[in-house]
Amino acid sequence: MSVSKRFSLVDQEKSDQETPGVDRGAELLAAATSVFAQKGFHETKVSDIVAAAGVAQGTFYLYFKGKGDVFFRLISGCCERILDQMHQASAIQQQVTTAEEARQNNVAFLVGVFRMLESEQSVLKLILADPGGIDPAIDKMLAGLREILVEQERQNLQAGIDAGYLRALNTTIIAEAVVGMVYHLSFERFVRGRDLGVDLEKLAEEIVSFERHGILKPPPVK
Amino acid sequence: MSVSKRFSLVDQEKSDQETPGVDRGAELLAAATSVFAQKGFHETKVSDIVAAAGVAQGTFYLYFKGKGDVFFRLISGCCERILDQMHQASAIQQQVTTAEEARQNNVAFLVGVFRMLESEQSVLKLILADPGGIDPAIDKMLAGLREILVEQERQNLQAGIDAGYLRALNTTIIAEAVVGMVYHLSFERFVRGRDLGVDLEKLAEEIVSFERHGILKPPPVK
Amino acid sequence: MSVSKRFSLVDQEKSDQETPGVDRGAELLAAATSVFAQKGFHETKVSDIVAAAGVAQGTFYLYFKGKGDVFFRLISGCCERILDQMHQASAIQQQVTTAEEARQNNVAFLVGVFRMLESEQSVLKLILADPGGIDPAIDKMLAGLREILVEQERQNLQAGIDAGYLRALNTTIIAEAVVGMVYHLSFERFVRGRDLGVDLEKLAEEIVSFERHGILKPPPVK
Amino acid sequence: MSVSKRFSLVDQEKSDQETPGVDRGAELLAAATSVFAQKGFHETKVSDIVAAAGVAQGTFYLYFKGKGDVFFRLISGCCERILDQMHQASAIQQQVTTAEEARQNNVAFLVGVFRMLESEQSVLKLILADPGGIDPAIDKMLAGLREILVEQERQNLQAGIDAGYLRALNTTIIAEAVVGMVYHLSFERFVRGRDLGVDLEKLAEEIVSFERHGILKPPPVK
DNA sequence: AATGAATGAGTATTCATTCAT
DNA sequence: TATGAATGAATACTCATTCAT
Repeated sequence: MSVSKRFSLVDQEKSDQETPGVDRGAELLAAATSVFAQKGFHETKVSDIVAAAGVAQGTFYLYFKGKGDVFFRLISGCCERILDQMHQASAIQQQVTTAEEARQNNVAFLVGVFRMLESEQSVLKLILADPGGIDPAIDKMLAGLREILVEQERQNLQAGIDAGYLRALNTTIIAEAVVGMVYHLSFERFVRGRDLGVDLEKLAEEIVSFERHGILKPPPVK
Repeated sequence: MSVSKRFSLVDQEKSDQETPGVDRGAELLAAATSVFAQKGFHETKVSDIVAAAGVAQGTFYLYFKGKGDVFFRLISGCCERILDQMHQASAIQQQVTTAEEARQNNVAFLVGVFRMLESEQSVLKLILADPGGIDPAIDKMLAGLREILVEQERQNLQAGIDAGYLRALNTTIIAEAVVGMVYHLSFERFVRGRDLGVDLEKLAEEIVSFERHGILKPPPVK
Repeated sequence: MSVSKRFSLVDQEKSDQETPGVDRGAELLAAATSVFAQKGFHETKVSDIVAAAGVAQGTFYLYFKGKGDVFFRLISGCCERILDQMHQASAIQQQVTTAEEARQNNVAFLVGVFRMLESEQSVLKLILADPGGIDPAIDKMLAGLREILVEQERQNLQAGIDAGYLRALNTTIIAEAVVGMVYHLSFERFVRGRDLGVDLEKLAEEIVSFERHGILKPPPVK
Repeated sequence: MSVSKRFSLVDQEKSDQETPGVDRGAELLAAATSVFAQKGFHETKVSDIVAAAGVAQGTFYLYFKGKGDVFFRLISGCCERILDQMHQASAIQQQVTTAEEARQNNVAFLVGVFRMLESEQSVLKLILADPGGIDPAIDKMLAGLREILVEQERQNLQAGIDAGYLRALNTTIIAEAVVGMVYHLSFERFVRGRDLGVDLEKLAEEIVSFERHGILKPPPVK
């Protein structure tokens, strides 16, 4: 079968036979994401998921080991995508030199992060409102994600200090603080759905501005 | 208990039959706090709580409507204490005039907040890792608490802008950001137990400094 | 309570308060025995047992860890009783001297064994038709029981050989053979309910006679 | 198999597309025997059997009505072979005249039985540890097999009594006893794998000797 | 004949809550 | 008040069987 397929130049399978266009596993994962986002882990029954996916109970267990398994795959998939995007975005950030460039880059980076989180809305809800205790592996993964983000921010800060354009601050604390801000604002915006009166770009600019200059009015320059 | 009873010459309590002065409700609430903090809401069984309190299963229902009820009272009690402390602390903050006084006040306020949160550690865990979906009333309460804190911060910022010592910033966003920072750092410190390398005072100073001046090195003053 | 009870000379509890005459655990065990005997382990549902006992599903789990647990207790209880009875019966057997006494003792012992097994009918069915694979602990216990019985028989045979009234035979094999006979006849009689046309005493006599003299007609004594 | 195909000059099978001469049904039955012997009926999943046979789940149902069906065919096949062998063996037994010939014949017969059971080891396990309750038809068949064996033994005994070389014994009981011995020893040897310290011939001789003379030392012949 | 994805009935077990004592 | 035995609704998961391809 696969041989004949390999050498045939035409008639490339109409519908791939085995899977006539549908991927039950993906369907179930999508259904699960939606239901989990609506009801949370504990209130979600496997029967809810299969009902949403339009398949029988048993089908679920062909693709997942159990309720915890779907949840784990959901979270881990999202975490991976977040880290991927993060790496891509920060790769760009490294190549700047001037302060204004840095600012613009910060803004662009933050906008990128926000856009990505926006696209992960439903899983984000589950990640940020991490109940804990569902699966130690999930807790570890989320803690790991947070640590990576914080550490990346810390290194950025340290690089700025070394480069001389950031003041001597406690990078550990400030990195945590910055990540805290972003987590919180993302939660408000994407999970609770509050738009905070501005679009994503303006939001990012305001955050970056705050991060860079603080809240005090600058002393009048003569 | 039995000792004091044996040797007491007078009838100390009207009803010293079963409860010689102890408040079963408070005992149960304390036991519940401890167990919830350890295992989270869903993993905690009513049987765990009564076992920790040393009473019978049925006794629990003499003091609480159910598992959700204890949890609610736990959270709401803590929220009330937080708001109380917050009000007391901010009352003081209003009476300052100079910028340096304001800074010191901010630090003192934040230290006060941290100390209080420290004393609420066990419940804080439950509040910050808001599971959601347990009880709409709890969600509303926690959302309300957050809103109050944000609104207070927003008003403070607005007052600073009006008074002329804060720059024109989006108070809505920055208030959220500030609360996010504090939430996150509190979570790291009190729930996850990371000391971040500094004591509470230093932590507060670093935060306030960041909040006020941002991360950029100030331009050299001539 | 226990104090007042200890010292009160009269009014010894009408119905012992806590347990007004009923022992749910025992009731459930009895119900389980009956249902298991009828349907076997795998065909017996916990719901059958609780229905037979007239209690709710949950009640079952107050007294047993699960379906396997009741079964184990059933079997192990019966095994213990069998061994107890066996020990008592064989204690008597040791004290004989003449061959005829030995014969009578053998018969009496066998009758005792049969009577006991008769009283354990329902569990016997489960023991003899040991499905295996339900619980390794049960398999081990039943294997152990069989080994004890065989070993006891083997020692009896050896004693007879040493004493000179038994011929030199392979005690290991014959002990197994004897236990096999008894197992099989017990199964036929008590599990399958065939009376084999004789009462228990006659059955025992026939067995003992066979065991002692075999099937051959003795050579005519001149 | 594949060898014969490779070198065959003619088209041996009409449909050598998928099944080049193999009997899927037999393959499945063999696989089932192996798995059932290892795990027992209830612990064996159809998926285990098809995995062992290397075919798809659905293929199983082309050859068997269901899980119970394979089991039944397994047992019934074995029972038939046992009865066949039994008949052949006993046919020979009928033609003897002297007592010593009879003894030798008994031994030879028993050895034959043991050898056959040895070759049926895996199914024997399932037959002897008759779970009961799987399928009434199986229970009936096994009961029938046992009855046939017992009845045959009973007739042998009766013939011996009639011929005058066996003493007057209760043929019903002794036949059961003898079958019980053989069942039990076969179980120990072939199912539990204990060799009892002797080879099959010696085992048979010991059994026959016991059966004929019992355990008592014969009175000294003058 | 062969496949294997899909099915869904069947069941053990948990645990919040009640209530007679 | 306090007890704790009893309740039973609720649910995850298994696996024999089917059937479209």
